[in-house]
Amino acid sequence: MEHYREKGFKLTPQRIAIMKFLEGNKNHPSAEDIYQDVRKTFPTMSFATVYNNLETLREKGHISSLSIDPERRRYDPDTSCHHHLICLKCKMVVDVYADFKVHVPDEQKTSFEVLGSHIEFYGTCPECKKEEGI
Amino acid sequence: MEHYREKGFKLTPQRIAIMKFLEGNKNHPSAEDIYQDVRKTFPTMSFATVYNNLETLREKGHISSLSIDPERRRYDPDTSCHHHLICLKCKMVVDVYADFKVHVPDEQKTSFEVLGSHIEFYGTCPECKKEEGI
DNA sequence: GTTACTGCAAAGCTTTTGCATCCCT
DNA sequence: AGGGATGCAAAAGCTTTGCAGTAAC
Repeated sequence: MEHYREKGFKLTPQRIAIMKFLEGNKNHPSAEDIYQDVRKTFPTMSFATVYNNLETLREKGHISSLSIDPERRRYDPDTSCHHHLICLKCKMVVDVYADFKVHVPDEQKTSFEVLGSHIEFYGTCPECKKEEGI
Repeated sequence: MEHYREKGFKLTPQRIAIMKFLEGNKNHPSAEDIYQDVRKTFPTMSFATVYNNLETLREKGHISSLSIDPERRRYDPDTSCHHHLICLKCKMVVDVYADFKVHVPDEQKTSFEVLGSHIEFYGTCPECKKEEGI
């Protein structure tokens, strides 16, 4: 945690709590999820603080924000290259680690500078599939 | 247009205007874009009507909704399998037609039923790249 | 002492909903 | 005639912003 120390970046207790919650978190939480958890320790925590911190952490490259869930933004502390699989029913998101060799056709690439890519798989998770059978 | 006729689906002038605007549209418009255009012909048009129609058209499989732009939902009349390239600056979206062979690793596939996938490429469009040089 | 952060409230946007009226079929 | 669609207003979410007070550095 200490290695996050840098100029113009203060390690406030609230920020540390948010970073601790995110660290290694595989649930791709929303701002609400983060707020609800950190509020247990900091009852005065506000959404403004959550959003401010998420934006700051994203700017610094410590987390990335996902638009895979159309209903709300999700956050991912894993900034390494990977993809996502979302359940269309419960919106659960799981990581997909695989180095897919995808690239846009050359004629588009020449005019449009491609900086990256992300694959979203969608379907039905095990729990929701079980419910379907009922 | 007439071939959209079916039971429980009325061809109102407003709906036809929305469908005409979308037909062959490659701009991946938002509800606002659609509203602003159709309002020229139907000054009484409301957002409720736009959203109602988009949802109905989506249910019937005539259009698809995209979550590639984190700021607002975009709509695409092209429901064939293709992918998208978005400009991080101006949020312009262009189609990428290519049949990428991507699939989740088998161990995930067995528990999670994968129904489809979508690739989003992101980068800088020609216009925005030009501005960068200034 | 500076500078950045917190927390509250208010506002901003996008999208949804309730409901009376309307009109396509 | 009947059932879906329209349009208005209000509400509901999610996210951002302004600002005064506070705390990290």
